[in-house]
Order: sequence, then structure tokens, then C-alpha cells
Amino acid sequence: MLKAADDSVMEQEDSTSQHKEMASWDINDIKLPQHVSHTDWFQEWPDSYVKHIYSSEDKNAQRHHSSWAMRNTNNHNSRILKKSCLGVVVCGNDCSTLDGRKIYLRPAICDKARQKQQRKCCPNCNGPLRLLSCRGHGGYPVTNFWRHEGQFIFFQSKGAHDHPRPETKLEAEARRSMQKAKTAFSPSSLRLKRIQEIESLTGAVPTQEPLLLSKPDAHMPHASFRGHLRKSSQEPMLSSCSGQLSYPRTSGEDGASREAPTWSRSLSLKRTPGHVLPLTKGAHHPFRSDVGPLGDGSCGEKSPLTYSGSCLSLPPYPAPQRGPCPVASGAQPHRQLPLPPRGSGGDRGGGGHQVCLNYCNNDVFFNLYPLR
DNA sequence: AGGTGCGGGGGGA
DNA sequence: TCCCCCCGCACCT
Repeated sequence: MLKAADDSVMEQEDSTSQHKEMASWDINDIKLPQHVSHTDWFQEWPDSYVKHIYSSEDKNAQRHHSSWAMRNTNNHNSRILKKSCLGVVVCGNDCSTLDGRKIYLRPAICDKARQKQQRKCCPNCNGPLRLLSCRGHGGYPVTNFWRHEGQFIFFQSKGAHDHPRPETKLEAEARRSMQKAKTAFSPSSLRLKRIQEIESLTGAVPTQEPLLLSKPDAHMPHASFRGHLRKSSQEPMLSSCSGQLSYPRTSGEDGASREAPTWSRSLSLKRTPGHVLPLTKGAHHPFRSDVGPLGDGSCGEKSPLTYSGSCLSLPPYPAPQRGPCPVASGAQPHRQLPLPPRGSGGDRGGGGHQVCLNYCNNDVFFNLYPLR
């Protein structure tokens, strides 16, 4: 398994290096290559000093997308779009989830949103969040450049990310949605509502009431969740209420996505392979494939799901990358180490992981944590 | 609310 | 002059 994944990465690197040889252009060149023999698959996690030429039809390239948290940087050149990496938001306490994974949240792109984000607390331990800046380009953030020329979109990355991968955008969005859902259905808000109802009916205020919002038989063991749910990151149908998924995806330029940019959400890419990747492809991107996003617990009235007063608990967090990158990534920042085994430890959460809230069974929840 | 792109402008090398 | 960064604005989802 691991070997296969490794081989896959090796092949990709070979392919990339071959391509690099051909990529004699620079994004700043006055004239870029006019005749391109082939275009590249969209790379979700471009790293190091790479160049890619995408088809101008590629929706993701059109959107200058990256799973790194890249913000627009003004280079005073309207022809070349420049973006710089924001790094990753980590737990100030360097906490780990029960299964040993670290917290790697996606920095908000919007400045204000990012400041707001940093005032929140670690969804795992309630500790402070810390923005780990990217300094992979001579001490400055890694920069990505995009340039549209005719039928092609030229991409160039400068610098190697010196930090772990954050959540993908969709993971972060899912987490925010989860947070909203949690707030809307939180015990406190429901309790408040019920108090108001009771007050309106009787004028009395209930003194004590259980926070359980569901019947005991609605409790779902954590192991079941871990066994049946997977992250929906970049899954096309977050808004779907059916519970059915179009197809799973893996992410990253590693492995699977090089073969098939499955993350290119329902986009009609010309180069889309004619098959759906099996779920096991997730193994090619071990850090991201089977992790559910989780509430980004803010300090205030919103407490993190896992450790809130309710008994709701969810599978661990985003981007379970192994070890802060300088060590883990090193010369190969995008090559990632495998996750700790999940299936085997599926029951380890045991008693501490129960889901008590009805809304865990509703569509919102399953949209965020689709079934495998 | 947050993401994205654009442009003005300050400051350092 | 180049590069980095901050800011505000407009537009979009």
C-alpha cells in the first residue's frame, strides 16, 4: 500500500521533472511558449519551484485555485496574478487529537476573517490558535503566479512550503457550516429556546434539564462514525441533501489527483479520466483522505464539539499531516507520511466518543460527514 | 461572511 | 526599481 503510493509519487516526480526540463519559460517572460504539446493536470498542492501549463478550459486554473491558503498579492502587474501563501493555523498548545493528529486549520484569506479566526480557540483543546506563517521563499511566503496567455494558463510557484498543509477550502467551508449548524442546534440555543417556550406558556423557568437532545437509542458510537464517515473535502455535493455522494475524491497532486483531478468538482474537464476513483485512492493522500472537518470552536459561547458540555463528539480534524513540515516535509514538502491507522483504532474513542445530538443524524451532518 | 481580484500606497533592499 | 505588505473597494457566492 505504502509502497504503491510511494511508487506513484515517484512516477509523478519523474514526470514532473521531465516536464520541468521542458519548462524553460519564466512567468515574467515577455513571450511565453506558444506551442504547448500537452497541458498539465491541475495541481491542487503545488509546491517547490514548479511550473505548470494548464488549459484555459481548466476551471480550477481559471479560478487560480490552490489548496494552500493563498491570498492575492498586489504585484502591480495586471497581466500576472500573484498570490502568496498564508501558511497554516495551528494549535498554540501543539495539541494532538486522540489519534495523534495535529490541528492544521486553513487560514482565512480575508484579513478580517483571519484576525477573527485567530481569536478563536483550538477546536481540539480550546487552546489559542496560532498562525504559522509560510516562509518558504527566502523567508517570505511561497508565491504562486498565474498568467493567462491564449489557450493556456501558465502557473509558476516560487518557494517550498515550510509548513504543513492546511485544510482544503472545502474542508474549511464544511467546518464553518458545521460550526453554524452546531450553533443553531447547540444545547444552549435549544435550551434557551425551550426556556422561552416554557416561559411563554407557563411563565415558569425550568431549573434543571438534561442537555441530551436525543433518545438514548439515537446515540451513535464514535467507532461507527469513524467507520462510515469520511471527509467531504472538495466533494462536489456539499449541498446535497440526499446523503448520496457523487463520488469521493482524493486530494493533492500526489497520486490519485495526478491521475485524476477528482477534486475538480463536477467540472467538465476535457482531460477527465473516464473512471471514478475508488475510495482506496485516498491512500495516496493519506493525510487528507479520511478526515472529517470539525468545528472551529471559538472561545465564546461556542464551545468545540468535542469538548463541549454536550456529548457530541466527532472524528478528528483536518489535515492530519505528520509533523510540522520542516522535519516532515524537508526537501519534499509535498510528500506526506501516512496517517496513523484509523480502522484498527476505530473503537479506541470508545466511551468518550458518543454522539448525542439528533442533528448528527440529519442532512446537515451527513453532508459534512458523508458516508463512505 | 468570506473569497477573489484590482489598485493605491508605504517601506525596505 | 523591485519586492513585500497593508489597505480599501467592488464583485461574487
